[in-house]
Amino acid sequence: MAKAYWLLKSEPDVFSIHDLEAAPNQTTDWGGVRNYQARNFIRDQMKPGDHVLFYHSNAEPSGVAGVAEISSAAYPDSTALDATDPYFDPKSRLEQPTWFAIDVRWVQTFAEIVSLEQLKADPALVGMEVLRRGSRLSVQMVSKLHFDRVLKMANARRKNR
DNA sequence: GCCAACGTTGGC
DNA sequence: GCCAACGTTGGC
Repeated sequence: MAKAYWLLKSEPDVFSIHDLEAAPNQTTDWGGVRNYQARNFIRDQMKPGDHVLFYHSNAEPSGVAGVAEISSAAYPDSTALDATDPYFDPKSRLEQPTWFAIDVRWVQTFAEIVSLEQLKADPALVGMEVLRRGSRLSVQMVSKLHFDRVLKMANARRKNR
């Protein structure tokens, strides 16, 4: 089956693309997602090998910071099951978990952030979810066209320097 | 720090 | 089932 393309948001003050690159096995468990639409993406649609745009939100500048890939199937989010965890959700049970996590592995850190401003300015990216006003979903589906375009923007900037 | 845009909660 | 209140996200 064809690989799918995603955008994952993270606040770099909390967890950045550099943190992912420096993590053991350059991999982290992507947990703590508490939105049903995002949960459904994680649980039902993400597959190992799927491509990920790693997006820095609440950042200076905000934008796509690099590329990662999904490296596991979905599994119950342990942070929801641990009563001492800030993401604990008493409604979630191990036998019937409400929330799911997935492993994300680092692939590439862009030489420079492809900023939200640049993304907005590119006519080829019209319709991209992250550019929608009020778009708050932390897990978003991205078209292959848009994914490739962002990669191209990141590489073009490098060559032009 | 402001505030628009949401998603969730809870009273009814 | 409606919807106002509230909390959160995230750009600016």
